[in-house]
Amino acid sequence: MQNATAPHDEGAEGEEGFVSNYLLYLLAAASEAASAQFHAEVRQKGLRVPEWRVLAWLHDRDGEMITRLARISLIEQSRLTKIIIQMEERGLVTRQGDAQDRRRVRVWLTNKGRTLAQGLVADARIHEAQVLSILEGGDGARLKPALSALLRELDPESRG
Amino acid sequence: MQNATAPHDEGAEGEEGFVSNYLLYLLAAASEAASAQFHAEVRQKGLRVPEWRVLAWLHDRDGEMITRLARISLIEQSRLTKIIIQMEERGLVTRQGDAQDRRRVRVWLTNKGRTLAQGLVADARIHEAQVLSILEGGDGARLKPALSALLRELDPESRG
DNA sequence: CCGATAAGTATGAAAATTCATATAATTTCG
DNA sequence: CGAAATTATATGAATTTTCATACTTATCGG
Repeated sequence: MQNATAPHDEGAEGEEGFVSNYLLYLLAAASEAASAQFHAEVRQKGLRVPEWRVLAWLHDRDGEMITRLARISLIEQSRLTKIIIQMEERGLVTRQGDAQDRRRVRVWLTNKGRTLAQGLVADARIHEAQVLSILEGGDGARLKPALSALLRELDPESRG
Repeated sequence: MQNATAPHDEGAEGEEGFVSNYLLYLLAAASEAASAQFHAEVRQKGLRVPEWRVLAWLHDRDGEMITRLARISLIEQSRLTKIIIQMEERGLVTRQGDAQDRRRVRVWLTNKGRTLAQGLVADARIHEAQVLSILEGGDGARLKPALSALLRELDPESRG
């Protein structure tokens, strides 16, 4: 039935349309599609996605300050402040003012937070391998390098 | 000064950490970074990003129903309903019940909406070319095909 | 050293998004 | 056929997120 009321066809026959091959769409859609399953797992463990991102970064490097953690975790600063406070209340992290620069607040994993983070990182590795296995052959091997390069060029500060 | 209170280093020296080479992070971060500039442009023209996505899809194919438009535009259904109502109030689209299946609501661009969409699509093409030019050489050529393939495998329904 | 500017974080109101569910129409199939 | 299940959209309350800005501490220029 899906062709019964075939909506108006903009372009010619073979035309695929703009969006479905538009880089920004492909990036957003691929990100969503690739993440959906794992993010569902994250939520089942009682975390929101931004919280998982914070845990993952702290797993890599503990004691980051709020602003930088926000930048690398793709979270707006004032929101991260709120999230960190909630995570502290749940016993996942602690906040400590930086002695050198008392404007800064550094965030550290608690043991509980670290255990959770380690478990999730392990899951994430497994899930990542599954997703990458989809692309075995052709383009798979170059996807991560290409994304890294793009990121490096577009947002030099993000790592560095 | 950034090393004065060098945060605890989790891994070994050469170790880059988990997240910065994690596929789901690279996808999300690259998507954000690549989109940031253009999305700012969109907002300057008085649209939110989801509204732009809807316009772009309708530009390609007018008269989509709400549910499908939501799926392909990466917007949750009840939210899209609200957005479409607002866009209708702004004179960008019109809604029409489908005669064949009266549960469905199909969305059509108005002339105003179409003009806006065409302008934005033109801008998007230019911006996309700029972003892709960053990757000239190496990996650039295969990025879009790789993302398409990933998408196709992960979410077969989204097109087709 | 002082005033001005900048950097880092927090806060609250406003806006948005999500979630569960209501409502309505269609399809399935015994 | 007709009850049950399914599909499509809308709605409202609750939660999340954004935005502007306050507040504190640090840095810079003279």
